[in-house]
Amino acid sequence: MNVEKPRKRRGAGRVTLNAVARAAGVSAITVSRYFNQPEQVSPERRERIAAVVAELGYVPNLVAGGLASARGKIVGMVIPNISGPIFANTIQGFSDTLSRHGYQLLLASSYFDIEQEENAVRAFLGWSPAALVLTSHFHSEGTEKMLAEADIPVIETWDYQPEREPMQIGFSHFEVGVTAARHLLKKGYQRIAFVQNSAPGDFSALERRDGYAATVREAGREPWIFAPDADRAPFEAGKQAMDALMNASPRPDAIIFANDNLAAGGLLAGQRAGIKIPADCAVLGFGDYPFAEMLLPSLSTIKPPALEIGVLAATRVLESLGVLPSDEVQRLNLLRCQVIERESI
Amino acid sequence: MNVEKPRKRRGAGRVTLNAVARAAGVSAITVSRYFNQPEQVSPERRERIAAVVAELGYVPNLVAGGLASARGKIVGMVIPNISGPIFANTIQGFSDTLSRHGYQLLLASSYFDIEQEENAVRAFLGWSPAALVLTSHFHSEGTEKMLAEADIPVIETWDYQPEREPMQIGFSHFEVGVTAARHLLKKGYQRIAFVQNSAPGDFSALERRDGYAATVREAGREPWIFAPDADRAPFEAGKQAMDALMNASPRPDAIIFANDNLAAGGLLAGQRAGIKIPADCAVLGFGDYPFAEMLLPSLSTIKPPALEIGVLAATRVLESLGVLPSDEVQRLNLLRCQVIERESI
DNA sequence: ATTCGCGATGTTAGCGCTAACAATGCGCGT
DNA sequence: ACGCGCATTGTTAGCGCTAACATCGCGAAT
Repeated sequence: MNVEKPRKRRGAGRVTLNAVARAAGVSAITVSRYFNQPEQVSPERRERIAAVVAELGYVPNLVAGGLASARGKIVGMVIPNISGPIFANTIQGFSDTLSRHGYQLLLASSYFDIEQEENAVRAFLGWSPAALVLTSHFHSEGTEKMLAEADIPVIETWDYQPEREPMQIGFSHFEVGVTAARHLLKKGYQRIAFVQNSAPGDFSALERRDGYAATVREAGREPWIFAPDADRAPFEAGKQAMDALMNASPRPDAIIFANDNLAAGGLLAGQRAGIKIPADCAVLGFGDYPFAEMLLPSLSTIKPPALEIGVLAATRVLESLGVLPSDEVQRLNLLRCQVIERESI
Repeated sequence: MNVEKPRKRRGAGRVTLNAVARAAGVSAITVSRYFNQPEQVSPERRERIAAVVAELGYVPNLVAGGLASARGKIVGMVIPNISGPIFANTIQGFSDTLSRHGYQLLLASSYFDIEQEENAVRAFLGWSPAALVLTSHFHSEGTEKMLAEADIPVIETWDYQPEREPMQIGFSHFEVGVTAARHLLKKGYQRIAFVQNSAPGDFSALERRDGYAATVREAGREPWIFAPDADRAPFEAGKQAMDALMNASPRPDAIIFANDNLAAGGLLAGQRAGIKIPADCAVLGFGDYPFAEMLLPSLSTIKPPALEIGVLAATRVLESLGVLPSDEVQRLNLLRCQVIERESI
C-alpha cells in the first residue's frame, strides 16, 4: 500500500499570500489588492487582513509578484563609480526618493567601460526592472539594442545631449566652462588659464574647457590651456600645472581647474612656492568636493547638481510609472550649476 | 463557430527560454542547465545553444528563475549612508566582487535609523536574496526576527562584537584608539589630547576614545578629552576644539581627532592661530578621507579597511553560497587599520 | 551476456503571485 | 418592477523558470 506523497517541497514553509487569505477568510486576490490597490478593498477587510498579516509576519514575495505582473518594483542604476565624491550624491538622492515609494535600487558600476555597462544592463533586465538609469549617453551597440527592446523608461543622467532620444537629466558642461570664464572676467582677471583633466576618457571635462575657450576668445583674448601629463593622478597633475604656470611670464592671474582634485593640487603647489592665493593668482575648481571648504585658502568652485540629478531621475521614473502624478513626463531636464565663492578667488 | 482565443497575453513577446530550447532542438531544462551548470551539457549542444541565444538576443528572466529556485542571485546591503567617504569604498568593493560572480546588488541606506533599516530588510527579503549584509550590530526587534526566520547568510560589517551570533567583518575601534595613543607616545609626545566626535549616535567613535584613554592611563598619564558642542558640523567642531585646546596651559603637544573631518577643522584653526603643526602640536585623524593628503600640512591618519570590508563581505557571501570554494566559512573576521604617517605628526 | 554506474537529457509539476474576466449586490432612475 | 452603473469580491489561468524525478544509452565490471 503506497502512500502517495507529494514529490516537491521547495518553498521552505514561508508564509504565503494564500495562507494570509485563508486565515482572513478572503480570497488571495483580495489580499493582493490590499497591498497594491488598498482603496479597492473595503475598510472592514483591510483591518482584518492587516491583523492577519501582522500576526503571521507575512512578507510579500516580490519575486512572484514581479513574475506575475511582468514588471517588478525595482529600478536599475549603472554609474561609473560608486565611491567617487561626485556620483555618490546622485545615488543617494536616487535611492532615497525611490525607496520612499516602495521601489528598490539595483546598483552596478561601470568604471566608464561600456562593456561592463552592457553586462550590468543585461543582468538588470533579467530582473524586469520598472526602469533603468544610466550615466552619460555613450553605450555599446548591444546595450542600445537591449534598451530599445526592453520597452521600459530609460534615463540618461549627467550628460546632456538634447538630440538623443531617451530621457535626459543633466547640465551643460560647456555652459560650466562659460560660467567659470565669465565669472573671472567680470571680476577683472586678465590672464585666465585653464588646466585640463589628466584622466583620458573624461569627455565632459573637455567640454568645460571648450566653454572656457569660447568665452575668453569672445572677450578678445587667447585661450591658455595647460594639459598635465596623462599618467599623473589628478592631485599631482594639479601641482604640475601650478608649478609650470607660475614659471611662465607673464603669469596667469587666475586659473580654472577642470576639477577640484586638480585645483587642490594647484593650491598646495602654489602655497609651497610662496604664491599668494588669490592675490597673486585666483583659483577656481569644479565639483565642490567635500574638502573644498577645508583647504587653506578654501577653494572656490562650481557645484554640479549631483543630488538633484538623483532626486529628479527618481521623480521622473516614478512619474513615468504613474506612481507620481504628472500630465506629461518631461523628456529633457536641464539643471544649473552654481558658483560657490570661497577664498581662492 | 467560436474561435477559442486565449484569454491572457502578458509577457509582451519577450524571448523566453522555451523559445531558445525550441529553436535549438533541445528541451527547456537543457537550456537552463546551459546557463547554470554548463558542465552538465555536452559541448555540441553548448555551442548550438550559444548560437541560438546570440541570434535571438535571449536575456534570462532572473525573476522567474528566482521564483522557481526560491533563491535569487541577488544580495541586499543596507548601509548608513551612501555618499559618505567611509562607506562608499565598502559598497564599491562589495558590488564589484559580487557582480564578478553574476550576483546583483540591492542597496538601501538607513541613516543610522533602525526603523529605516527594518523597512529595507523587509523589502529586500521580498526579493528572496541569497544573503544580506548590514552595517553594525544594533537592529530593531522586527529586523532580528525577520533575519532569524529568513534562513540566509547574514553578515554584519564595520562593527565587531565577537559574542554576537551572525557572521562579522570589521575591526576593533577600541584597538584603533590604542594604536593612535601608543603611536604618539612612542614618538615622545607628552600631553596627548583626544577630540570626540560631535555627532551623537556614533558609538564607534566613543570606543576609539576609550582605547585612547586606557592607553594613556596605562602610561601613567591622565586622559584629556575634549567634547565639542553636539550641534556643530564636524569641521566646525574641529576648529572649536583646536581653539580651545590651544588656549589651555600647558597646551597639548599632540591631538587625536575622532575623525578626519574634525582633524581638518583642527588643522585649519591651528594654522589661522599661527600654531606650527606638527612642531607645536601634532595632529592625528581617523578615516583617511580622500582629502587627507591634500591638506597643508597633509594629515596623518588611521586608515580603516573600508574596501577590504566590502570585498571580504562579498567573498564570505559567495563562500556561504558555495560559489567560491572554502572548507568552512569563517564566522569572525577581524581586520586591521593602518597608521598613515604624513606631515601632521 | 548481464548488470551496474554514470553522464546527458527529458518530463512533470509547481514556485507565489496577479491580469483578465466573471459574478454579485446595492442604489438609482424611469 | 426593471435595467443600469458602480463598487466589491471571486475564479481561472498562467508569468518563465528550475527541482525532483525519470529515462536513455554506453562502456566497464562481473
